[in-house]
Amino acid sequence: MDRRPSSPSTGEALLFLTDEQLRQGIEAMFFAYRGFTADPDRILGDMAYGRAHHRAIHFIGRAPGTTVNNLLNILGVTKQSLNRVLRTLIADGLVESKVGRQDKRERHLNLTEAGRTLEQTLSDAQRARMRSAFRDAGPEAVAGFRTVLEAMMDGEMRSSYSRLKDSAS
Amino acid sequence: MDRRPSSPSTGEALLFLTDEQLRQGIEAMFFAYRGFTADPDRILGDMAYGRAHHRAIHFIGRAPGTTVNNLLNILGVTKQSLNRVLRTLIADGLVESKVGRQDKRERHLNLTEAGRTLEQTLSDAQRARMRSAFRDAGPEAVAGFRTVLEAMMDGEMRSSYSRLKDSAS
DNA sequence: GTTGGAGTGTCAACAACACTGACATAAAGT
DNA sequence: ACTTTATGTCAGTGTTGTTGACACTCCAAC
Repeated sequence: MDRRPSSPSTGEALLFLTDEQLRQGIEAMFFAYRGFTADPDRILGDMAYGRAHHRAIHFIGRAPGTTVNNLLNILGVTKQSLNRVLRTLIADGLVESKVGRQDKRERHLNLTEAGRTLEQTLSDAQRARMRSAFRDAGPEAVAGFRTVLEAMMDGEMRSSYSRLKDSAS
Repeated sequence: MDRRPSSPSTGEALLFLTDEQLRQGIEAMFFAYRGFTADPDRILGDMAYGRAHHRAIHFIGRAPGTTVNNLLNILGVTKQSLNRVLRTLIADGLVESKVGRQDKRERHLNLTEAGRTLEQTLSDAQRARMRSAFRDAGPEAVAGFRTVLEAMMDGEMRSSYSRLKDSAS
C-alpha cells in the first residue's frame, strides 16, 4: 500500500517519500541513538556520573580552554543545569576552571590529566562502536550518513558542528 | 595530524578511520538527534506530556494491539517507567488497554481516536523534518544513512527495528 | 485439585537531570 | 555613573529513569 513509483516530473530527481519510509527513518534514528549512548552509559553507571557529565567532558576535551558560555551554547542546556555538572567535575579534579586573562569574567575550562583519562575511556567505547558501524557500512554509506545528519540539524547546531569540525584541521 | 593514508593490506577496501572522523560522526549524531526531537518536544512542552509519552504513542500506533511487555522490549525501559506514562495516557483517554482474551495477564494497547490525532500531530512535525533532510540529502545519502544506523544498533534493537519494518509491508 | 513458579502488570519511593525564576558578583563597555 | 555581559548559586518543579514490594493470572508438577 502507498507504494507510488517515483515519477519524475522535473529534471530534478524528486524524491517520493512515503510516510512509511519516513517512519522507518524515525525509528532507525531512535534505535541507533540508543546503541550510540549504550556503551558510555554502561561505564558511567558504575561511577557517580551520568550522560550529562560525558557530554561536558567530551566538548571540553574537544575545545580546550572554551568558556562556560560557549559550552552552554553547544550543549543547549541552561547554565544551572551545566553548572551542577561542572561543579562536581571540578570538585573531583577532572576539569579545571581558570579566570580569563583578557576578560576576567570568563572562565576557561580544561581537562586535567584525570579528566583526559576518563574522556579517553568513554570515547574509546563510543568510537569503537562508531568505527565498527562505519566499517560495516562502507565509505559511501558513511558519507550519506553524515549528509543526512547535517541536514537534520537545526541551524545553530549546524554552526556549532561546523565550527568544531573545522577547528580540528 | 593523525592523517594516515589508507594502506590496504588485504584485498578488501579496509577503511582507515581516524579518531577525528569518528569524533565527527559522534558529534553529528549528537546534534542531529537534538534536531530530531526538537519539534515534538516543542509541541509536547505545551501539554503535560514529554518525550516518553511520544515514544509510547508512536509505537502503539505502529503496532496496534501490542502488549505491555512487547512495548517494554521495544522501548528498553523498565515496566514501572512505562507504566507511569501509560497510566496518564489511559486516564486521559488517548490509549485504551484491554485484557487479553486468551491470556488474561496480558493487556492489549490501542490508540483511541484522540490518541491517533495526537500521534498524527507529533509525527507530522517529525516527518516534516525527516522529509526535508532526506530531500536535501538525496536518495543515495538516505540509503547510506539507514545502513550506518542499522549497523550502530544493538542486536536486540535491530531485531525490533526489522520486525516493525517488515510488519508494515 | 492444589500448590508453586513464571509471567504480567501496578503502586510507591528515590535519583538524575532538565527547567524556570530570582538574585549576587565582578568586569566590561558606554 | 549606568548598563550590559559572564558567571555562579539557591530554591522549586517536572519528566523520566531506577529498585523494591506486591497482586493477579497462567501453567505445569505433584
